Amino acid sequence: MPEGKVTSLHVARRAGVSQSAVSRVFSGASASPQTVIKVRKAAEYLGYRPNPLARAMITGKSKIIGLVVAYLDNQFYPLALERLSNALQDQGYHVLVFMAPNDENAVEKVVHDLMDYQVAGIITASVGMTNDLTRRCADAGIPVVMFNRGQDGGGISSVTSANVAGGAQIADFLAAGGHKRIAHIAGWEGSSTGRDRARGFIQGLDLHGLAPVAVIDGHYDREIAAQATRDIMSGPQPADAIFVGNDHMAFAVMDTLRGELGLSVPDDVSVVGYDDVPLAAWAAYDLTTLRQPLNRMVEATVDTLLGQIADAERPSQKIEIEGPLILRRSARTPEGWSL
Amino acid sequence: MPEGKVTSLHVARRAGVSQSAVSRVFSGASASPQTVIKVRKAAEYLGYRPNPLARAMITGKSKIIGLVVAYLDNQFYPLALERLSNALQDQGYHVLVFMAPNDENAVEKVVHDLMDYQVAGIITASVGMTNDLTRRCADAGIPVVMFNRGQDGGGISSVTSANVAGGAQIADFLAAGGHKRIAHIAGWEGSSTGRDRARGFIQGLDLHGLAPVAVIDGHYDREIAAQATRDIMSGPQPADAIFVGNDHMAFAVMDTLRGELGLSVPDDVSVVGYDDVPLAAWAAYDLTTLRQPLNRMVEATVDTLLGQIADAERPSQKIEIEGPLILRRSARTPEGWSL
DNA sequence: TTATTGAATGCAAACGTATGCAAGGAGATG
DNA sequence: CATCTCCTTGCATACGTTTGCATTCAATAA
Repeated sequence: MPEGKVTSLHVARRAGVSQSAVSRVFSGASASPQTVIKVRKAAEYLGYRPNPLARAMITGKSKIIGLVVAYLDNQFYPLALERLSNALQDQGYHVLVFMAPNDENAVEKVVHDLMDYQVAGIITASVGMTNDLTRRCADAGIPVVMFNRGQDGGGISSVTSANVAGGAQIADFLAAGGHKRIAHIAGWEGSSTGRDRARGFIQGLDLHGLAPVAVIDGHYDREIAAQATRDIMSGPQPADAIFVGNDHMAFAVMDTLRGELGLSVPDDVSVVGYDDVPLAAWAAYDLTTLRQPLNRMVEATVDTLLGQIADAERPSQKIEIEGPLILRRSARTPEGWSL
Repeated sequence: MPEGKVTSLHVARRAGVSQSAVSRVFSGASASPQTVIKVRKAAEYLGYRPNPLARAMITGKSKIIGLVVAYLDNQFYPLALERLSNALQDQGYHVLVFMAPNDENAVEKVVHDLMDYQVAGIITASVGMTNDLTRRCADAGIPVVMFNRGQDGGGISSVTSANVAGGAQIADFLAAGGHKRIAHIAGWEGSSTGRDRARGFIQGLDLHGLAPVAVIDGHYDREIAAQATRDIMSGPQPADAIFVGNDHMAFAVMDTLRGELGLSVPDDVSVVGYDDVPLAAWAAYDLTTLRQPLNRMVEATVDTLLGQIADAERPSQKIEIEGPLILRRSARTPEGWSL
């Protein structure tokens, strides 16, 4: 029946050992079995819990992971956040959220905040100016994993799906469906993810002797994607299929095609997305899309990050995870491809 | 051109003052103008930033707000998270995410984690077992604000929209539209939000001499809401209007009505939601819904929480914010109501 | 001029933990 | 039995702040 703050010193006194012993028991250092038992017992009786802040001050590393994120509109990211946070909580870590600002020099502030909190590691997601930010943090010795985005320069880990292969898969699919005028509304060109998907897609089409009738950067933005759709469909070569760089934009494309232009999906135009967010499975869209295996991506992200935290010398990794094409009804399904 | 950790002591030496003086300058305590200038100058030169963890250890309060959240499927919550985090960042706080577990005794763990991190305050959102959790934290002297959920017992602040009034508004709207067989798929009965909307709605209908043909608890779950829709439409009195307890479920209801049952919305059935998440405005749903004013709710939440943090004696408040009914095309719009 | 006030400042002790170091003790080896 | 080795343990210090207390000093009042 203790009350107030109970510290390692209290536990030590009750267990009849030194404060150091208590510390060692709870930080996993070596201690004799009897000491461990005495300490654990006293700790339980007193309701002792090690103070993570004090611990962080000594070791210089908190059990906090900084999650830098720019926007949460795209359903993919909140879901990732949820899974990441759960996975990290299981490992004794917690997620501190940093909203990434848009203006250049506010990155400065975020970097400082991250270091102030002595975060053990950083995950970036959906953030634009990753280059500066990740580089600076990595230079400061903080492990960084870029989630759903890569970077050419070495030294920084990343976890993505196999975007080039994914783009190619979609090219195969649309070509097999007999589409002739294929357009691509791409993910933001500033993101490796967007570039890779576009590259794989165009290369894939090329293998079938096809070339896209249009490639427009949608900037991961609904409104820009909608405008791109209008442009494509009112041009000299209206598309009969559009591959959209992610589901979030694909929904806007479908809305525009059906609601505004009065076209039928997939009878007039096939639409294919990328991500397979839950919304893609809803009846209103029923979107054919390439699934990013969220669970495995999260798992890989956590593994990589914690690995680098445990061993600072561990080299960075660039992990790519393949995902399947999920066939639904927003795109004509070729003969022989099972829905 | 300093490097590594620079502490208040370094600043003190360079400014020719004591370490205490530096502390006072940065913690806002009194200091002479000259001292302030000397310290600021030295600090800037050295790139000094106060260590928030060390500060938290002394004061017992970190600049961290615990956000307890159960799920992020419903678009309303990620958006709230985004806005809350931004608003708190502006005030020098940061959001530490705690995923609320479903099983009873894991609440224990969350409560302990929250206290371990000496969070300055707590915001709960979308979480079921709020009663235990909030009560325990409030008892421990940590300010708590429940976001989008209320609680009967006093002592705990909450910010919601005017749910009873909102339910009534929707009743008026559907009655004015000439609907005769009105059903309600309610928010989870375990949440004040769900109960209040249902109550306001039923009372509102009553004023028009109407009574719902069915009231089913949808538990804020798509699948349960879909099943409720089937039940309602296959019953003896198929509804000609359904008020759904939030947008998230309303989308499932519309999917079921249109995709599965082949009915037209709003020609066969009017559907009204609650929240006005961005998705509600998308062409595929175009959902008539009662808007929860997210920005104002966030503002009120932050104000209330920081207020209670600044002054522990401040009494708890229960804030209700009214929201407008947003007319779109998922429900028949009565004569004279402008779309 | 002297007494009084009040602000500004430095000193030193916390806060709760981790950890290098030296001492102790048990077991193994010769 | 003596020597060596290795594992435990306690002591003491460090981490970077805040804050109570005592001191200094200038400014005001008498």
